[in-house]
Amino acid sequence: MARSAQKTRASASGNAITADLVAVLVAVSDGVPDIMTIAGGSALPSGPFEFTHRSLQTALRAWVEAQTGHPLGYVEQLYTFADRGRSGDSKAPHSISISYLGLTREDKVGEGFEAHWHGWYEYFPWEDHRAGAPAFLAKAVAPKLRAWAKSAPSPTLQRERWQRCAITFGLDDRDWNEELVLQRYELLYEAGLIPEAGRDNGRDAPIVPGKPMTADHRRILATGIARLRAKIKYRPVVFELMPSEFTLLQLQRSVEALAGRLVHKQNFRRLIEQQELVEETGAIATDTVGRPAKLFRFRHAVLAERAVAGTKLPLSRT
Amino acid sequence: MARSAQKTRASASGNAITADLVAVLVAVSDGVPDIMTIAGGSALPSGPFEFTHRSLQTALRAWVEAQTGHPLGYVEQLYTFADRGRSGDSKAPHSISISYLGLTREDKVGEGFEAHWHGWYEYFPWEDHRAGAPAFLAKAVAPKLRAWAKSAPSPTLQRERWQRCAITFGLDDRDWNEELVLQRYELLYEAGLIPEAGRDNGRDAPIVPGKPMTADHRRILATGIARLRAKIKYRPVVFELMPSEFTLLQLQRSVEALAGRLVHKQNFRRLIEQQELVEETGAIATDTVGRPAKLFRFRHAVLAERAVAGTKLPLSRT
DNA sequence: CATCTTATGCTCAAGGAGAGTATAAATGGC
DNA sequence: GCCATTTATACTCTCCTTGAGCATAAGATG
Repeated sequence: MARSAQKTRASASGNAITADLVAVLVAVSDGVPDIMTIAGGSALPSGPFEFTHRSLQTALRAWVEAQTGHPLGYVEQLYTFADRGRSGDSKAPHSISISYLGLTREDKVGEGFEAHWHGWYEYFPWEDHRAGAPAFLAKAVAPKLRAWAKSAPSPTLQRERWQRCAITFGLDDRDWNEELVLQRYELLYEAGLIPEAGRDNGRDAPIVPGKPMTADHRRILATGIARLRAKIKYRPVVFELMPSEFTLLQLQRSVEALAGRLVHKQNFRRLIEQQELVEETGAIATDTVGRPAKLFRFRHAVLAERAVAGTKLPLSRT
Repeated sequence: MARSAQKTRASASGNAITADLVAVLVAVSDGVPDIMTIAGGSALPSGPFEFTHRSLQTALRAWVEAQTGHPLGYVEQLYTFADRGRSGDSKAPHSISISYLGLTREDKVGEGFEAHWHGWYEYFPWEDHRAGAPAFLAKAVAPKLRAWAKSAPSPTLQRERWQRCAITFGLDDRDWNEELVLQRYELLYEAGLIPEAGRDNGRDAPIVPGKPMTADHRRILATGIARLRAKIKYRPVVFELMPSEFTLLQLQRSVEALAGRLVHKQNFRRLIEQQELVEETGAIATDTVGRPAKLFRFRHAVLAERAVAGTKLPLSRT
């Protein structure tokens, strides 16, 4: 007992570090998924964790509200990062980043805050496949990835690298998997195709379009997008992003905005309705082109069940 | 810009805290899912994080090997906890717990280590439904939960509480959902039915069977079990727990041990085989009752694909 | 050889998912 | 008012998956 138990208790001694909380705060407006940013769009809202707060979430909420004037609604933890060499500024004191995903209805940012919504595809243009795969993927990215794969030391490694590229980016006739946001980002990083990679290892030439961010914030954002894309398929979280009343098409557009791909309209409605997630308000959409649509509201009553039992969204092509 | 940017940068200043790494290390032997423990089975392997390590995972591996003599294989991060009032000893310096799930083939613990494998159902007896729902659930737990629900201030709250109980524990003819491990633990905690709750709020009478653990280690364990139960259904992680050669029944028993419920044998085989996750070794199981079974090995070749494309396991009744 | 136990092959029915057709209800231009 | 256009909504059809059960094979044991 002696040895291990003592080591366990050693946690009470020194070894102080600092921990930052980082928020990926998402909203959707008119088919654009937005994230809250500070510092001119180059960083996510964040701040140090202190034990004056009761919990991590409490601390996060306080920080985000202070920085953006925007209250947090739905929140879930994403991941805790601490790798060295990813900080951008390697002389800075080491710190852990505890990241969270938050969902809100979009709102104007209050006066006096240097916080802005930015479309997340500004940071990940290769992730938007609603109008088909972006042309620059095949034209520019794929060849660079192939070159990177070829640059591996052995033929076996070359093949493995290329297989990885093909799977994550849906090349060689594979399907595009919209959930692999983080894997794609990490791959581009490894291949040195984004500015963040150069910062850390001295390489140059950002080759792939897309706005970079401070430190590893873009990686955290990728983690958040991936989580959200996975989650909307089996939990009714989209509704956190919707106004209180909406048409089924608006709901569909929001899902498509998040997923970065289109959905079969009729099947989408079938699924939503048969799961009894929504109910008609009785009202009908005004200000509309074409036949006006019924307005729906989310049935909060099902939350207890569905939050646990699950939900399904159809996510296919066309 | 001034205001928010300064706040962000404040992270570089003081606010030091400590962070512990905690491991849920899982193995399976003969239909028993085991976890590695220290301190006589009352704690999970853990230790402080220091920045001398390159990453969180590196630090975790070092700690676990030092405490248990057991090297870590597959590892994934679980969750970062920091709620106050869950520490068991509220005068201890506050600390963050970063928890990980590790999978390994079971092995003897080396000499000189106070580490032991314990079946995880010792800590969560209500989670094992392989022989049907444990009798004490309906006989003892359900009435206590109903009493707790009734003790809510308003009729609405009473109904909500009971609905929550019924959903998470599969009462009132609902299906048992084996993934809700954490929710069930939290519910029992809230209802004051487990010793850990008494430690924190002065209540008494542990009423539900199951071994408690130090601090919030049992909560972390619940998180790990829940994650693993969810994950085996769509990622080929079970194989991390299997010996290099195994029969399909052994594989099935391992899945059942983890899921805590039985599986339809023929359908299980159908799924495993059609996904090409395994291949015959050519050998045949000896030391067997009944017709001898073919031995299989995991096809590592599919890892790259399946790690991403997903896998399916049938988890039903009977 | 009868019986027990496990392995393995096959069939069937119900439900779900992907995709397409058809019709309804608005708007704007002429 | 009529037509083209746009969106909403109702159905249908087919294929695949999943849950479940039946039947047979191949060993061990007494």
